[in-house]
Amino acid sequence: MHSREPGRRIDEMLAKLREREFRITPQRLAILKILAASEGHPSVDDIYREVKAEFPTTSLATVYKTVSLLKELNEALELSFPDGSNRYDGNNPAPHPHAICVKCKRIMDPELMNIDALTEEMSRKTGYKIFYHELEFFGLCPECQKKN
Amino acid sequence: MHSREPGRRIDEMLAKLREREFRITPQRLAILKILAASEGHPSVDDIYREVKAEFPTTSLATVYKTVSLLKELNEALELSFPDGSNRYDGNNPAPHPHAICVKCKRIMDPELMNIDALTEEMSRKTGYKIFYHELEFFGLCPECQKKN
DNA sequence: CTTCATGCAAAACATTTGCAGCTGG
DNA sequence: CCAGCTGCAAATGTTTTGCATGAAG
Repeated sequence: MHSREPGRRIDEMLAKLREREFRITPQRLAILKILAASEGHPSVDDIYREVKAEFPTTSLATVYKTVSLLKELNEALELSFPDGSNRYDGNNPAPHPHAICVKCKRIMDPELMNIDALTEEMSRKTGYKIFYHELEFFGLCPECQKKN
Repeated sequence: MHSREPGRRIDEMLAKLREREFRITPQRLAILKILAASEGHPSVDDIYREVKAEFPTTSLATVYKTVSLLKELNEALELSFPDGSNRYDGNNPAPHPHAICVKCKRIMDPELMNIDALTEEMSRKTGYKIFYHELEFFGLCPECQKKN
């Protein structure tokens, strides 16, 4: 939908790491590649399994550490699922709405209008200074609707 | 803000339990009272500590079981926090937006306009059949803004 | 070289589960 | 009575942490 070219996205991430003087290790590079390219909102464990294919000695702890580093640098977006598991979007790290299928877990990321207006309304009504938001819609995707 | 009278709210919950033929035990009643009355979006552990004051033999597992039962009956709303902890709103169990202070965790629940329109737009753009949503804004509450 | 990152295993949490015994309706 | 609920403790799943070793800059 609004995915940029993978190569460009990974360069942004690398630039941010260098700028903040974090080291570029082979493990980090492998994780960045997956996050930059993935359209599928992988979980930490998904990433772990994929990284191990390319770089077998990588540990789960390293994946966790890298993913939270990217989260802090605003280069990855964390989706916290109701079941406790988290998923990550490294392709489009700005907050954006998701539609999540409660059955097959498929996620779509369409652009919606008026989110800024909503944020402004929230800020005005509460006095909060708002930094980011999470907006998730839960339901059945078209395929799972048919199967019922 | 939009809190109903606590007695009435608890009666709604009890009616739903009876209707579905779930038993009304003292432990459940104590938990319902807390959820129906609380304005503060308590965590399971908050509820557990409060229940034990009134009914000391209650176990954590029972609180978990009761809270998930109420969630399934649509009599309690679950807020999944990014840090993994969950909080519950038994006072207003329909999905509604929250403003959450990242520093002191204070939560406000103002009414926002246009959420239905947004849901409709999401449904139209994705083909998903949408059941519920989560909308959380994260930022600094007025008090914590002053303290900085 | 020096500092930071990695990998491993253990720890820390939050939540779930199995099951014997209790109890609400 | 007896199906369903409770309490306990053990199991599970996810994320974090401490620390010795290794490698990036």
